[in-house]
Amino acid sequence: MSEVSEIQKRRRGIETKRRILDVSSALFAISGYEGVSVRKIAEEANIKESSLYNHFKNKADILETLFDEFIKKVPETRPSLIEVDEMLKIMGPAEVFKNILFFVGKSVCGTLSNISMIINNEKFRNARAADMYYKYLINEPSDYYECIIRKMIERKMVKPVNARLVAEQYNYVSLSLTQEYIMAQYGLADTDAVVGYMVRTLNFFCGIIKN
Amino acid sequence: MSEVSEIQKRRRGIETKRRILDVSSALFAISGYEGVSVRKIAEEANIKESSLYNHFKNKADILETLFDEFIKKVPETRPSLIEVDEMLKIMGPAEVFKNILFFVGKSVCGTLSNISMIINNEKFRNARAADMYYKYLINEPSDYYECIIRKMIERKMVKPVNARLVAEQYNYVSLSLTQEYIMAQYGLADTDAVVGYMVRTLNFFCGIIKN
DNA sequence: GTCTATAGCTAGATAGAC
DNA sequence: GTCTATCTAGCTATAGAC
Repeated sequence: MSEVSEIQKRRRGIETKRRILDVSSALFAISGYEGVSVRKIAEEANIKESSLYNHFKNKADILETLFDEFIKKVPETRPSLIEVDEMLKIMGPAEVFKNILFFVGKSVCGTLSNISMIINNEKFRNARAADMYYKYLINEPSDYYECIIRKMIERKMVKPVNARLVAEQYNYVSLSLTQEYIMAQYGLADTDAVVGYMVRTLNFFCGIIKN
Repeated sequence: MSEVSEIQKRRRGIETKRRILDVSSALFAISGYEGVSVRKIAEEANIKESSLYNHFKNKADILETLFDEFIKKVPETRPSLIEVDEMLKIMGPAEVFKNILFFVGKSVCGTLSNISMIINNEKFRNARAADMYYKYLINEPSDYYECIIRKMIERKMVKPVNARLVAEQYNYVSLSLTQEYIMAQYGLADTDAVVGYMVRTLNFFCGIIKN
């Protein structure tokens, strides 16, 4: 009897922790870390302020946990290179990139994309955010795109361009457009216009590398 | 006698107001609007908190004044189209863009570039910042680059590319790199690496449009 | 215009009952 | 783990003397 209630308590606790993280990521993304109070987070998570401190040491601990989560889950936001290999067998360059964009789009909503926003926003005042910006928003996606363009070059699907350079440039534009996409989700930009522009960008870069 | 001191007082007042604006722009840019207290601004400006309220209605009024200032001075940050016409007579495409980059670089330091950072940072939570982001950081610079590329096309200096598209893509990459440049100024990135990358970007886009 | 003093509020965080 | 109650520190902003 007492064991059951212990288990239930812990279960509820995990759910609460999850809720705090999800709520915090959304609030931090839109209002900035400094612009959000622990009070507000607790309110949105439907608990009292003091209860929050049972799950996290302090406000900064919430942010650290979100960053840890991002690092753990970011590889899932893109199709694996094995999946890309399969795509390359049956699709042209533009189609492959469109599929990747669609795949990324599905994960560009919810907690993970919020954290990506937070990293981009806090990179000027938080050393860890600055590190993560370069590692996970610049270098890693550029590596990914570079690898795919190299595969396309090997298969003679595209011109033998400087794969690294094209990948980096495409990633920089995508980064800005992803931000605009999130703005659109909060009514600060037009979603269709942003999505349309993402496709234009994709076609522009495919135009550059096409045979 | 009393007139002289009145004039001196007003002069000092203007200097103080200027100092408050410069200090605020630097603090807002690096710590975010919410991350900066009026206390901190006053301290950095070497006045007491209460004195600040003689120059500005409140904290938000400082931000509004900075935004007004940005709108007024932003045209000065790029060479005029008349100057560009002169350049086009004696330089190739890459040289022209390098000159513009150098010109912009000179103004990408100090209050004006700080405000550009603030706009980029607050665009998710401040409707006016969102407006200014699209108007002054996306559309206006894209118009400027588009116009220049069109001039180059007219003079048969480059291929008849889609000037608008190239201009927008170049601007998006430049926007991200400008942010990294500011990060470098605060020791969060490597200045030489960023500048080097700006030149690579410039050459990449000139490569796309070159005859 | 600048200051001292302070109002009035909200922030992050803790103690202890249940 | 959750709650009520409370602490201290920090915040924006104002009043009034000089």
